[in-house]
Amino acid sequence: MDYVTIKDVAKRLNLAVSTISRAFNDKYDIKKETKELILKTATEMGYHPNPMAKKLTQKRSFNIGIVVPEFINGFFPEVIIGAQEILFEKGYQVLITQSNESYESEIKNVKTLVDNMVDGLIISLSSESKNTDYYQTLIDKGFPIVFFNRVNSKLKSSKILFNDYKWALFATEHLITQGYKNIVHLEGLESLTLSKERKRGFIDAHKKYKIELTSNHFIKSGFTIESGKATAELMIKNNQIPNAIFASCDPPAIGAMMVFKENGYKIPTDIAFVGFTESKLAGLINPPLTSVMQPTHDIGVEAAKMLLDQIENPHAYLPQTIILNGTLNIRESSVKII
Amino acid sequence: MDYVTIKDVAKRLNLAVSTISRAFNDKYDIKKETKELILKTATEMGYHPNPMAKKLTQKRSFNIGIVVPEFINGFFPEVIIGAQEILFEKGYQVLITQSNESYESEIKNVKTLVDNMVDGLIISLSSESKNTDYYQTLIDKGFPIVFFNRVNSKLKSSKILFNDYKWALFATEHLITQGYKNIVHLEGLESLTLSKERKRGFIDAHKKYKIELTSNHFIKSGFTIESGKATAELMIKNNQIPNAIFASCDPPAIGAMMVFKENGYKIPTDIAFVGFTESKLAGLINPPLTSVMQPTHDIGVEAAKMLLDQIENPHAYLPQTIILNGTLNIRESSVKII
DNA sequence: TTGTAGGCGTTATCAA
DNA sequence: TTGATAACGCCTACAA
Repeated sequence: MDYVTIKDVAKRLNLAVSTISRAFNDKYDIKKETKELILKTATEMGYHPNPMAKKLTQKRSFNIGIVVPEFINGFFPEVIIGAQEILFEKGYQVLITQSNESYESEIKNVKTLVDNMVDGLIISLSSESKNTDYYQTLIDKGFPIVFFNRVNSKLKSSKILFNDYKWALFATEHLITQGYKNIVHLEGLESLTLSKERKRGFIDAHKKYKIELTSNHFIKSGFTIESGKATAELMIKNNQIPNAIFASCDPPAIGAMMVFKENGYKIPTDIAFVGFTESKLAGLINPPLTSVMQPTHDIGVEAAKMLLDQIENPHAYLPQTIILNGTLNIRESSVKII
Repeated sequence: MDYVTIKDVAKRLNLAVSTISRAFNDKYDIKKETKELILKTATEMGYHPNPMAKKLTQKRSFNIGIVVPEFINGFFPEVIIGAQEILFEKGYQVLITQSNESYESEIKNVKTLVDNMVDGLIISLSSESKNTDYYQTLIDKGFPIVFFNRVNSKLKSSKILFNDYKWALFATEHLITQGYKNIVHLEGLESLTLSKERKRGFIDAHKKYKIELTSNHFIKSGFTIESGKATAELMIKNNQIPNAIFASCDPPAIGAMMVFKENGYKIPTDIAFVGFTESKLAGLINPPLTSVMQPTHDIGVEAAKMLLDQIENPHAYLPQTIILNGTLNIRESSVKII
């Protein structure tokens, strides 16, 4: 790849490089005609400023990095699309990176992005990420970062959150008022704040209705369909079948539901299900799964807006937290016991 | 953000910058002790070579750009993960970009990536992309690019393809041998080679069994669930219900199936379904959808390998095409009419 | 084995 | 209004 440089254009027109540069950055004085001439011949020659050099001098890239733990499940892609809409509008380009739930590649990704001088970062932590020192250092240096969804409570930074506690409480309450009293919670990974919050909501709903909970009501599960299947198989093997299952997210709920169905259990009569973080699947499976829907698109939009705010007001900026609301989409998997 | 530079380290140690540089690029002669000293103090000082400057001199970034039209449907994410595995192994970082099926932002993405000096590109075209001049220019300049899935036949470049024709033929043949004779094809977007190939397979299967086709057997549909729903609603309204539907991809098949189910049609007795490019959904919906499964992970792996080959042998490189095979996953939605 | 100095493609300051 | 030139942070002949 041979690049046409500013020098080539300068030579061709018998002008100084600085004049060419001026033509491309209209903040300087330059005669209208020369500017037009430069722009014209420049495009003819296929010239186009080298962003690498630009970044080197300006320490600024107009690129935003987004780091997500995975993007198989629809949730993160939707958030990204929301963020992109805002960012593109403001002339920023988005570089997306996925860490595959690995702390190591997450940090690697972040470093690459920072090295490439992205102007800011939108991050959702991997399930492995416990050590957040690197992020804190970055934040302390004044690097613009917004975290969303998977955050770490220790981190002093801007965050876009979902009210996991509240909606987990609602979702559990829904099951209870539908007549399900023996409900098992499939817990998410402990390292994530959202798992703790959802668990807390589950517990407080039981407190509210004065229903006792024992350790048997909690099963640690991942966030994959497979983990849900494994859990269900174990339940059936041990013959410990609850009235209902409230899962920390949709995939394990779906996995468990599949296994119970295969084993002849009727849903929701024999066992009811409620998931969390609605995936497209929820409405399509049989029976359709009741689930808490998060405003994915808006999460992206708000994260992007907050980040831009931070970039544009580097000094006056204080960490903020925005908490968004969702919806409980009630479907067949959790209707009333007749 | 203040960066520690090579000069800071040089000053601190009373050495020349070139010596510091050498310590970080072990291809030069340098005394072992000095090197160790440099590396030690450098990390202490938090120094770390500025990739921007490095790129500027070396014209090389060890970054690979991936451009996909969307990543809501699972297909592209899986491909990306496959590619990342290979690329990470070889020390490359991956920058992902999605064009949201828009030609304009696709080109914008590609340009940003090229400007950022990615060493190569893995691309799947958006459904809008008809004009491929920009890509051809890039290829002619010797820029390493591998296309996959959504390609343009005019483009003289390396490609990873799926044998759409063959598997569309198989899939259609499966429907025919199961007893379905009046099959409607939900066509994909015309601009894509894969749509044409799948249609061709559909047609040739009919030829093989000497079944006549009329224009009524073809309905242009998109690749969304919504488009499938709309199509089904129209069919029901016009009371033109075929024995079976072969869709160019899963989402329209799923959408159509949902509408037919809601309207009391029994699947597959009243109407059977076969999809293409298996999404996770296929096996989870009711009834499970027969679909052609593509080796998503391998597509990514092969694309990455081919790209690396191209990067490492810039001169001796000739455009190649690899065609991968799939599987027809036969499920309930298309079983034999009894 | 280490140092000097020019160059990568820009921008920005100072002169002209 | 334009030109010359020093940065930006690094690499790499070439010299020492």
